[in-house]
Amino acid sequence: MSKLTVYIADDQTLFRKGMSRLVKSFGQVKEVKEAENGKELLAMVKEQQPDVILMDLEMPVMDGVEATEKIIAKYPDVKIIVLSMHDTQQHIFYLMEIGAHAFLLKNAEPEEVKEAIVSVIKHDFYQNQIVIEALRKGAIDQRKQKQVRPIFQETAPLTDREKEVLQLICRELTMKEIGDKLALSEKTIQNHRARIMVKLNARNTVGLVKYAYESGLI
Amino acid sequence: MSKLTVYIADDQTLFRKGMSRLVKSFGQVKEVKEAENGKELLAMVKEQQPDVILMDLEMPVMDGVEATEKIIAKYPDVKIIVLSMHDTQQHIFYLMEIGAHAFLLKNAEPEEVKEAIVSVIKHDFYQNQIVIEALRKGAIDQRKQKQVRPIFQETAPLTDREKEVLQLICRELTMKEIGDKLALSEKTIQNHRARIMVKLNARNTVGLVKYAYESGLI
DNA sequence: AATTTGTTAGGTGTTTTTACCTAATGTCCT
DNA sequence: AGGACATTAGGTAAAAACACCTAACAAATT
Repeated sequence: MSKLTVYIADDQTLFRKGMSRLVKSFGQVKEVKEAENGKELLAMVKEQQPDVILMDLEMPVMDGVEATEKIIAKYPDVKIIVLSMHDTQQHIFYLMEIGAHAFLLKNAEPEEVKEAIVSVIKHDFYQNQIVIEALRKGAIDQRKQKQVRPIFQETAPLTDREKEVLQLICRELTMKEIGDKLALSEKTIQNHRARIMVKLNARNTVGLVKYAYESGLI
Repeated sequence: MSKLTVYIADDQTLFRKGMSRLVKSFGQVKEVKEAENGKELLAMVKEQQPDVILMDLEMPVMDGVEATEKIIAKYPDVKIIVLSMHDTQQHIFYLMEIGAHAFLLKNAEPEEVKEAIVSVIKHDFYQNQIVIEALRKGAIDQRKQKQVRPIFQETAPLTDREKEVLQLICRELTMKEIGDKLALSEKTIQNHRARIMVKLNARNTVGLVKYAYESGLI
């Protein structure tokens, strides 16, 4: 394996510099460059394509998800290792789907980063426990979606006002707070809520939030 | 100035290791040790007092605020440089009040960390723009209201039982129904629910369902 | 041996939701 | 002109959620 070029994208300077030193200490690495957001990274990749990118997700201007999508579309040979703080399975699954090559938590060991770099170059992918979990969960979710394809045609659609109220409910506001926000009586909001519940055949708040998610309202 | 001992407390392994390398590259530093939370740090300090601690705020088990308070009370000679992601002035002011010696953002330059270390050893304090701003703001706020001790402890993940209860909540069951289903008291379920709400920082049912969706629990 | 953590369960009281009513507007449609 | 519907608002009352406690017990950890 010839010596590698690695780019690091992260908004925290100290993390970036620290990672930079770590990566430079890996024998296989020839050059390391840094970007502090997705946009900057994209400009750098346009100039010169690295072998591997260590990509943070939380970044201003352009986040890691958007940057990953764009880079994979334009430069399919660049391997992307996503670094994240949290392991929300949904996100991991999404990133894997759009073609990220590895997924590491920020509290991984430096050794694991090294392994991941070697693996994405050699095998195009680095599989660890986090990824396996996410794929399993994702596969189950997909299967569920196919099975439980609900029919919404019968349910009366929500009116604009009702949608508005439902959205505010989904922001964890009480009826009173929503009334204040919309300059309406608390009673009116309660009334709207009751109608929504009937229309959606919901037993309680949970049913409302679930509908909002599944209908794409939030 | 004789050679210094520096401890680094941060829950993210990669950040910690990277910082460790950075700090070791500073000429004045002799020894660097790492802790992954406040509790571990406290144990290490008890064994041997360092000259300087680089302290992250967001940590599980014991956060940086609590650790700073305890260390300053017991070991007044140890200098503490707080590293944080966000520059919420109230928090900075609070930390300065309890005796932290410097406050840096995680997107500071490595050079600034070096300067801060030198300064806290020499002058007991490192003053930068962030601190000046916070002191100014804090002085104003103090007259308005009492200071509140900020909490940076990361939300503990849900236990198995809590996950189980949350999943049943997301099936639109009431606490009573969940109690019957699991052969437990309704009170116990209410108790679980309350704990979950605290952990997830939810105001009501909505917050629970949203977490369940976003974490892939449903 | 002592401490912490998870799980269980209860008490007490307030707030919010939920159910089931009535009823006054205004708009749109046929 | 009359009817259907959306929007507003109110009353009453029960059910559920939410807050803030105490406390016991087992398992794991220090």
